[in-house]
Amino acid sequence: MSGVSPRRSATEARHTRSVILDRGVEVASVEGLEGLTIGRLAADLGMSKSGLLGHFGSKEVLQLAVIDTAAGIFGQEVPGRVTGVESGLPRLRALCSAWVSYLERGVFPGGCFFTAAVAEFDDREGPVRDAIAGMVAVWRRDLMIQIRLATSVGELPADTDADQLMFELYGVLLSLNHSLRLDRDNKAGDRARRAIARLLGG
Amino acid sequence: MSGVSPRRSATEARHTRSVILDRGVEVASVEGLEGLTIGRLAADLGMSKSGLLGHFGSKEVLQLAVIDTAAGIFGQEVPGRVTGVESGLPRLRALCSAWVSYLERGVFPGGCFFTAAVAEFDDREGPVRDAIAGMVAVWRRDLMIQIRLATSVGELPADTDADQLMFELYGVLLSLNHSLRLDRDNKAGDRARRAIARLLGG
DNA sequence: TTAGCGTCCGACCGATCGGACGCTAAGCTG
DNA sequence: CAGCTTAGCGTCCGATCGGTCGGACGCTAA
Repeated sequence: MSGVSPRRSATEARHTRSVILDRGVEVASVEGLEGLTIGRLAADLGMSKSGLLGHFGSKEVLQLAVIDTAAGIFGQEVPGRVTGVESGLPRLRALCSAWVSYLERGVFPGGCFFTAAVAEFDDREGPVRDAIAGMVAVWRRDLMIQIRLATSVGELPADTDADQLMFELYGVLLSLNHSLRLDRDNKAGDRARRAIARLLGG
Repeated sequence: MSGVSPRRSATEARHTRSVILDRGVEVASVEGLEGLTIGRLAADLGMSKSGLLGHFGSKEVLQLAVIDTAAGIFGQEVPGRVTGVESGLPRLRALCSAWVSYLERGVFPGGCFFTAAVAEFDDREGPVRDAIAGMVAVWRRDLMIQIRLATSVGELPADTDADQLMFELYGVLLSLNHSLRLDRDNKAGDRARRAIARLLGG
């Protein structure tokens, strides 16, 4: 029943590492990045603590690698699903739609990985908080680019306040995550779509 | 340097209990309800673990008492600030305004206590999650009552979808908390006020 | 064939966790 | 005064935390 077959080659080591990270992302999205403990994760994968820690060296490095893996999954499940959509408002709409879908599908078993990570680390300092903040900043920048583009070509009103729109769009998605996780409200997705449609001139 | 004077009367015991809870709320809003540990909290207050635990019996009971205390503070800092405001839209506006102010003033050192608690416990089960969900439900019900009232007397459009409005209002406040905690963005309060004004027919 | 490297394990470390237990000492009641 | 209640303390416990260390094993290059 071991999740990791006991091979020892270098290529299999890379595989082991990715297995650790995939499972680590799942656990961290539910238990939090601090609740992700080395011993439990190792037992979960049928390996020893030291064998697991050998790939990273410290819990903090593991956390940073998990954040990176989660960012990769997010990038693949949200912006990765709208490749080919033309820039500006169509792309902005598609990104938001994929964002809603990502939460509805429950890509991470504990809801939005980064929302949970922000809530956990926003009061701390250090590389982990910086990494989380960086990922959020990148994603918001992607959206801001489309907002500004859509505004500049007239797809959104010329007096659109990009920061204000970003603030409100983000709120809709935070509210969606909140409703899905706390209330298990399956009508929340439709509400989010309605709110987005209104914000983007639906 | 002890935070709790070593008196032994029953009335002072109640005082000790409230000192524990006040500090517990502060710690929990930053470190989380699970990160609130009995030993550290006791050392923080200059008392022993067993002396502290004697007031509650278990960590879970302490967590529930902390949640209750936090709810009391919220009730005093948000709805408690709008007593006397007439029902309907004026009261709804005042509640939202107080809600924004509560986040801007940083009533809890770690941001909104309940937002953090929801993020931490939304995937678990048990009395702690239930207590958090209950507090959020009560607060939303308070707002919903004002939304429905405002709609029925024509202060809001007759076709107002109360659940939809609630969803979007909550999103604005979640986005505000997010911006304040992660970005330390002091312009977020104004953005929240603008968004609320638009939602409530500013 | 063998030396070296990298992966992984088992054992172990000090620290800290939640919690149990018995005790002291002070206030209340008779 | 005696006797009961109880706030709070000191000590101890098993479990678990992150992390270290030596060694076993297999692959690869010489």
